Amino acid sequence: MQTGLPKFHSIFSVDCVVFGFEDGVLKILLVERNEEPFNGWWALPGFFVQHDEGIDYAAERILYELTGLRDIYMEQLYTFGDVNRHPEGRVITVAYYAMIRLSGKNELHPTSNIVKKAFWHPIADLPKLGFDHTEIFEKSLDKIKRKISYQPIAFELLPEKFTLTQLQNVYEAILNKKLDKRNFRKKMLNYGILKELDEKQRGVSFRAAALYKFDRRKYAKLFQKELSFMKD
Amino acid sequence: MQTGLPKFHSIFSVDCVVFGFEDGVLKILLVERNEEPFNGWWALPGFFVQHDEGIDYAAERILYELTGLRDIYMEQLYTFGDVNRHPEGRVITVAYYAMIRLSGKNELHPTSNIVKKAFWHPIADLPKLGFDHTEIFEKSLDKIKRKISYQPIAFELLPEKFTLTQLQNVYEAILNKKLDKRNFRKKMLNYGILKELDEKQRGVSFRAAALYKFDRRKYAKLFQKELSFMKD
DNA sequence: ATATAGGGTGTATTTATTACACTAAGCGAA
DNA sequence: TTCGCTTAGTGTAATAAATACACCCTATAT
Repeated sequence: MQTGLPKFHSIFSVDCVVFGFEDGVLKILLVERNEEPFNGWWALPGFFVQHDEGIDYAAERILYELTGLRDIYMEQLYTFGDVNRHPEGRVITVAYYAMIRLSGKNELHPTSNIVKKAFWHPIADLPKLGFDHTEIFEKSLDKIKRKISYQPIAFELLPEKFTLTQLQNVYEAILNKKLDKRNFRKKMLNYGILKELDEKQRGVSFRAAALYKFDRRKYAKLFQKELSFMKD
Repeated sequence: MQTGLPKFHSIFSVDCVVFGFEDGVLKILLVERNEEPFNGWWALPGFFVQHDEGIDYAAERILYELTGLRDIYMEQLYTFGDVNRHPEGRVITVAYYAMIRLSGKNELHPTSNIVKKAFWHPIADLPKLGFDHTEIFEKSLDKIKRKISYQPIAFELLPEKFTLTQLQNVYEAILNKKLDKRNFRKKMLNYGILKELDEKQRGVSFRAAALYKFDRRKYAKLFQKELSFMKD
């Protein structure tokens, strides 16, 4: 084995930018580190990839170990490979971004002791993060800003049943700008990928809004792969 | 050094999909391998990243060693990390895509003996490639198909001075469909990012077309970062 | 001079995008 | 029960962008 392979080996890791939407605000998941380097600092959840696991699998495993989250939407973002990005040696990291429905009490249970805790933090005022994690976060935000305009990723942040206003709030939070309510609804409903339910919001102290769900089947049929959401 | 780093190390490599445009056809650069595995096969130019070099730098170095090409447009594409993608061991590869102006006699001079030769091959009928390189190529093509609609990458494939028809041919080759001549020209000129030169094509046996060049300065001014080319 | 091959041009139609403001419904408090 | 509050829900006109479409022009070669 490894006949022609070189002698210099390196280490690689995975880091995850996990987006959640709560209180009308876009948040990401941070951990408080419990190890050098950057012990006590906040950082993205991330760890080393094992020799015998694929990187996509590693991303899922690491996210689970550091936060208790699993089975969520996740895509590879970019690979960061500067020689000096890790203070203790050459570590190349493959960054992933992920999205999750935050339904009230999403408890975060790290099962690994390499972090003290995991918590959600609004993206608006992120603190300084360890490593090059601020750069990784910024790249992931750019990515979803673009992606939300041609792939139905906004739904990953919402509960199964949602109102049009909630959906609009997700778009506004990601694009970081206000959208016109009438135009937004007209456009969104025109795509024909939402199913209106015979059900209304409950427990609100004002007029209850109609609930919708994303119709994956219609989406797949109408647009082989993508559509052009929210051009600007 | 390497205090808290794990003991299992891995190997990573870089593979490049280099696009060129010649005879109205989109081509990529292949090498004929001179080493196991896949000795004698055709593959993308790629090799191992050194322990002390950044991956972007490694991509440039490897491309130069395997083809003699340098200083060309190059962007990271995606990282392929399946456990078994390399038959001789765990090798994670970071793929890059690149674009180059093919001006008549672009001679390819590998300076490394890990390849027998390098050559251009039309993307229309690519042969079977070693490793997972076919998958890497397909992903890169998807990427540039999307990217050409919002970033001025088509110009990277053309000489400094080009005609509108040549530009249209690049779009058609990448998008793999015919475009309307009048609409294409109207749209392209409207962006205001082309400078018409006081010069015409020479050496053609028919009416000479006007030459244009891409005006990077105007582009940067008008659109902070991008525009919306060729929506469909 | 004429044949050839690609260069270059305009308009009408359709579709998408934008801007914009009021009434409706449900709940809670008085 | 009424009133006030808060969010839901709705339409149209104007503008801009995308599309479909066919002929004459011009340089060269023969």
